[in-house]
Amino acid sequence: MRYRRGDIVERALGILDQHGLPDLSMRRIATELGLQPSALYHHFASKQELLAAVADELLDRGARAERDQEEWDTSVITLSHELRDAMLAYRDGAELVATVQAFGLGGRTPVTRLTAAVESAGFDAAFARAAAMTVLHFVFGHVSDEQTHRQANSAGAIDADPLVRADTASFDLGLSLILEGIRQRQPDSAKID
Amino acid sequence: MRYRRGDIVERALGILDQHGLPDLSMRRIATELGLQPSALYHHFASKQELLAAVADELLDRGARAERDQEEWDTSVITLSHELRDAMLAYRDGAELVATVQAFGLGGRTPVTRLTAAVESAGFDAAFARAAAMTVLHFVFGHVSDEQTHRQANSAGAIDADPLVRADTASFDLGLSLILEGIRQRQPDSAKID
DNA sequence: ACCTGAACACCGTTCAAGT
DNA sequence: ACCTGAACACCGTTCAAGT
Repeated sequence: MRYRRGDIVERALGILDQHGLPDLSMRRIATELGLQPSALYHHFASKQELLAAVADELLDRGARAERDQEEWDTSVITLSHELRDAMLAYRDGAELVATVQAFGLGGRTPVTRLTAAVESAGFDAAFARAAAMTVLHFVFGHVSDEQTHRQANSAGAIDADPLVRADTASFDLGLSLILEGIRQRQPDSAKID
Repeated sequence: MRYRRGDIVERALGILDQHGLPDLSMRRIATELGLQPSALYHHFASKQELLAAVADELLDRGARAERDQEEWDTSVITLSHELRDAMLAYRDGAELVATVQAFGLGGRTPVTRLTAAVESAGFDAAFARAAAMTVLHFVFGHVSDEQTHRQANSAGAIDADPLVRADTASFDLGLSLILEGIRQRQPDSAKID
């Protein structure tokens, strides 16, 4: 069989969701595709590069179309929830994204969109980027914790639904703290708009 | 030779700092101590447990003594900088702490101390914990980014000092956003104290 | 209590060679 | 362009046995 990058990423996402990040090895991906491990190196220079492509695809699948005419803070909230939902949609999704981030790889789409939302409130580019990174660090960290603790509790017979609701509440609370901090610095001229 | 847990953690910290997290293998630790790899399993049930002990030791070394009689926000700022400095003091320190966190392991000392600081401002325990986690996620994420980009730039002949200063400024900015968000929710009764 | 020796079941990556 | 086959240099973990 002959594959393209997209086919390999697709299969990797399947392994991730069904068996988790520890089982997402080059050899496992190759075997499931009926390939020799070395064949993957025709498509990706390294495992890190492959994982970055998988993480980007995972995040892309959670991204909705641009909705303009929104308040900047509504945009930030929406984008943050899209990121959270995208990572929660796949087993170990947050850990994968964190790993790719630690490599210094991964697409810049999330930070770009968050930065644009903050800039639309009238902030300069440097502040907007720092504020966007603060939101992003919170989102990645919170969702990572959520998935870690959900995995720990999935052994028992605990109903997951109340946990998800509690996680969502603390997610919204943490996010609102950062948003309020940003609002406090908003230039007066922009508040009128 | 006969070793105790502390000796093994000590040697692991040395390998981490000199060779980085990817080289921190059970076999490498054992070899450097003149042991068989299997000997380590007398002291630690798994590599994850060993890494958790290493991360806790790393964070402990950056912790100063309790200083009472401080404003709550000064305490949060000081604790955050101590955590940052502790992770920056060792190569791949932030990535190690993040890995241990993703296992659901690692000591609760940082979150406990941050929560106590926020509670001292008059907040209830649930809010204080959520606020402390928001700070913690920001600190871990920011320092992780710092170390990732510093490693990327250390190949070139760039002077690191201006970068460190810029990182510190954006760290302080992000932290101040969260603190301002917390202040906005402060109960009126507590503001007088 | 602490360690050895040997084994099991894996890894990521390279590279010449095939079609 | 895409893949095979074989090899290299590693992993974490288990377990009987030693002292």
